[in-house]
Amino acid sequence: MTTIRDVARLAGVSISTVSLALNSPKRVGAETLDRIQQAIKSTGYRIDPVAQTLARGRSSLIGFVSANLGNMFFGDIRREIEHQALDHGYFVLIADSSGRADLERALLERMEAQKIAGIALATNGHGEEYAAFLRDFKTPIVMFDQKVEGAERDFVGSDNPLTTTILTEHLLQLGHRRIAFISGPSGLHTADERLKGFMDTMAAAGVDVDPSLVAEGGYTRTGGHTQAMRLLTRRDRPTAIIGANNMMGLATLQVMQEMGFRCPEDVSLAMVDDVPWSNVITPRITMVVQDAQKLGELAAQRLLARISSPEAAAEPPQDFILTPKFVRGESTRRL
Amino acid sequence: MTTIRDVARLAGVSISTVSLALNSPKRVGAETLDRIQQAIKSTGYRIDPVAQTLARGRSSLIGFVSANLGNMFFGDIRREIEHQALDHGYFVLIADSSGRADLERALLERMEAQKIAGIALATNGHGEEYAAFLRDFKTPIVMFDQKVEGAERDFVGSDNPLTTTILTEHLLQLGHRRIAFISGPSGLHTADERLKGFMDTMAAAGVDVDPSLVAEGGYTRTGGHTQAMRLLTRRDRPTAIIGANNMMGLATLQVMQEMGFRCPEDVSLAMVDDVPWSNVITPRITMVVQDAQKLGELAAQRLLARISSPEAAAEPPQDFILTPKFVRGESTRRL
DNA sequence: ACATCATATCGAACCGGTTCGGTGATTGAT
DNA sequence: ATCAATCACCGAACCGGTTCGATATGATGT
Repeated sequence: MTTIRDVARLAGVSISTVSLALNSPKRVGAETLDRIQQAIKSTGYRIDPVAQTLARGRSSLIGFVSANLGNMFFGDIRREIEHQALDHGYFVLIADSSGRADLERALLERMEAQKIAGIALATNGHGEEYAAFLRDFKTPIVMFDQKVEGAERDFVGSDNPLTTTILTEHLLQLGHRRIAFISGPSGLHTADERLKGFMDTMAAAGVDVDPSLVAEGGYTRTGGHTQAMRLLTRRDRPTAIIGANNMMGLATLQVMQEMGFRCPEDVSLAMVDDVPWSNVITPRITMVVQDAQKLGELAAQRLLARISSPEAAAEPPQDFILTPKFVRGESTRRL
Repeated sequence: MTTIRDVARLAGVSISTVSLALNSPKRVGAETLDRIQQAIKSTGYRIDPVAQTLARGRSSLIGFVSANLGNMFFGDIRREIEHQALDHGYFVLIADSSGRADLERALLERMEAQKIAGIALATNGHGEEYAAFLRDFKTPIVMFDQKVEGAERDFVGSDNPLTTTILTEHLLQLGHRRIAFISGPSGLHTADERLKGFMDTMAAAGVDVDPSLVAEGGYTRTGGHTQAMRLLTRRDRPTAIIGANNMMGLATLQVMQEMGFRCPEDVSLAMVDDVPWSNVITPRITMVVQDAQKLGELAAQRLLARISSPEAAAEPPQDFILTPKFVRGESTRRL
């Protein structure tokens, strides 16, 4: 392994000059710079990122933490962030928090120990205590999808109340009144907002919500499965079900198929977020989709800016809210 | 930030003793050890992994490189590896090679510069030159899915010829003779083996293969789409199609739906590998599935063993071949 | 011609650990 | 009682960079 000292010796300069030449070439004399570059070529010198990290106190890694990388919504975001990170010379450290706030916290702290340059985080924590933790974290963080009030961090997400507002209005227009809602984990930002979008829209339309039709599916496949089972085995079952995310929506469809309900003839279904092969799923599900790619793009840009530019780092935290899109399928019918 | 020197000062010992206490506690006197541990508690000292990496020449990161993390086959493997890695104190550095061997090579080299402890690799390179590159790589590598002859590395994968042999025999038994095969990128290990499984089985059954029914779909969704389109618009179209992986299989189903073919009434379909929501896709596709979780588990175990135990590191490379499982769906019918 | 200032380069300290050779004290064998 | 081996611990070099204050040189202004 050739080091910066080898290069310095070969070029006949000091190691600090080589370091200078590497980091701010304009500050080195033209001829000297040339000799150094020659030396680098001929020795095949490659800078050691670990030593650099130790000396600088900051690595060229960025972290990506979310629950459920298996959900392609997060997968798409990850892809986009990784792509931009690599373009800027950063590697991506991935960790799946499995939706557990304590694990997430441990992961963030371990990443910080690695002197990670920045973190893109879809948090699972909430509450003032957690907000304080995030606020005081020294490493730049860009939060996406899940916002935490009081964290005072950049945030990139979607208009969550709107997602379910759109779906609810759609179902109301089709004549549905007994609409069930399978919600995400309460306390979680998107879950609360989506639930609120549903409740508010129902209220605005003057339709009473049967509380027993509002179920907590935890954003998971199994949670959705359980709740859909419960909802569909009732005597007075709903005429339509909204899944607050893709996993629970599809789990509901699965339950319908297992139990012999036809969709949308027997029960209508709508959900938030797409999945990769939804266009070969019968029926095509009516959904509201977030632009995951755009979201990842924005998060990555924001994070990289904060990391590399002191001005951007000084800016106050900012929210970027994307507008979700309605995609009508064939899983909802007029009553 | 408190360092090892602070701990040493507080405990009244030298820093090398603290280091000793941290790494091999048995080699330190009981009472001294106690004082050091007290000092660690009271200062809240956390070891700096970066400094450790620099000094040791090896980090606590392991790399995961594959094409297409979007394909949940790789996603499942990633999850498993990440899980085990975290348990053992390692973080996972993820990089998607997008199927490009040159990019993959650059990624591996960058990972090596990070002094990464080991790499789990689903390679996209092939040929003697690439095998030599992999063979001479100094960092431990466990290859999975894609094997490269001559790389002399541990390998964890499936019996690939068997995957398509099973599917082909299934279709033959149902009376199909004009069977089309949408293959992966030629040169790639799994692609070649799966194609071979098909060709050999057809030959063994004494059925001629129409070469124009064998198409190269590059393992991608778009590739599969294109080839399926081509195959299905022919006058003498096949009675059945095999997709050599999930993406191409589903793309074929999509084309059928777009073109108004019914599956399996008009054309039968079978594929290798599952996708997450296949049970809500109509028709349920007949497939041969690999045990991705088991595969990831084995790869992780092997890699971690090689990293942490000198004995394991010295063992000759070994192949672990899993047997894929046939899952009959409703996408194939008797002619 | 002299003070001023910018430019190019260097030396040394530093980042926070690991590791190895060595020292003094203790233990065990003879 | 003597010598060797073992044990507990220390000092210093090292991993490979960055950074800042210092120095020398040359250009600029008057």
